Amino acid sequence: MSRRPASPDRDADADAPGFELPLRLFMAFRAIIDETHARLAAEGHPDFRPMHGFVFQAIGPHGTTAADLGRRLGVSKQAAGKTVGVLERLGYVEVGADPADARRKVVRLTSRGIDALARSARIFEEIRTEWADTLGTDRLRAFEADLRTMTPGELWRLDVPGWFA
Amino acid sequence: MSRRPASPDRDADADAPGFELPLRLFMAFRAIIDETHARLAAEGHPDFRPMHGFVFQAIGPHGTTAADLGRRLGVSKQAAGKTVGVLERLGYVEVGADPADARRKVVRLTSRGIDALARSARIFEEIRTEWADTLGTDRLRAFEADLRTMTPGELWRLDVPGWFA
DNA sequence: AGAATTGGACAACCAAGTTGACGATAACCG
DNA sequence: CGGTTATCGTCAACTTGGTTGTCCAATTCT
Repeated sequence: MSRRPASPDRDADADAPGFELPLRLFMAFRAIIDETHARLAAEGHPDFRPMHGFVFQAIGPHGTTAADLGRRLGVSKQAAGKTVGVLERLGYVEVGADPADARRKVVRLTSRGIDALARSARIFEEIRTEWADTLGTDRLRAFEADLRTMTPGELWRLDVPGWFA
Repeated sequence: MSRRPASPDRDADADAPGFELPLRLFMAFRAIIDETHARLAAEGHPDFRPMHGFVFQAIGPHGTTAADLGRRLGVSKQAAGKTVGVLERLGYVEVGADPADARRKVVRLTSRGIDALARSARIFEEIRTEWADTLGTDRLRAFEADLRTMTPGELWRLDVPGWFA
């Protein structure tokens, strides 16, 4: 992957190995997620896992079913059902019957789930503000614009779980 | 996480939800990795998985042992040993005795492993060139500089496996 | 020499996915 | 209307990639 495979003392401006770009993208993503969940843990949500944010987003404010959740997350309905079971045991979601369709069971966020979602939204904004403080607002805007250029897809493709396989 | 949680028709320039930044970072990372492995598969390495790149990098050109590999990757020596077993069965690494220490078994890349590594390096460079074609060289340089600013850590922290847990 | 550390392997387990099957309910349509 | 088809939830068995704990052999430390 690199012409200088094991020297940690490389100059950052010199010829970087080709995998620096994806690796740094991942490091940045991970840094934000880790920081978010550290703060969430300090605010009363120690069991909130990185994946849960995606699931909460996919559930949405009106609730869904396990099968639909699976479609949105890009996993099987069985896997989605298991995840719902975990989140239910953690008190983040509740499952109720659908009066209009006896097959469906509607998954909804509990007030605790909504609290976690609101806090994570606030924390994400805080972290973005910290990025703006470090880079400058215009640099951050340009950075985000470039990022959108290179990832033209829908932001709402939430099929993140199950990746890395 | 958002004031407009389920509307896919949002304007990209309007008030983005706070999680857009981390999500786009991840999408960009994933796009590069997926593209890399699609091309690798087309060039004779269909079994090469995203995680293997990190492992190969951690093995390095001189080889390592399973225990050391585990330390570099941030996983247990047992997990590293299992991964070595998988890569050995795929023909990417070979395990030999260490004449200087009868406990150690040295893991080395085979020629096939080196081939995969060289190809992935070339593909990463190609993709970076495509980014430069799209964004312009100066924008890409600025983008990478900002990325380094926000991820000051060592590039060589390869403890990516086992994350997302 | 004897004690402490290290490397590798085995077992049992866990978490989060997968596929396949199945019964109950709903929707489609001739 | 009724039969076929599709969907929802669930169960079971399996896969992958981790974990911890235990153990022995080999090396290193004092």
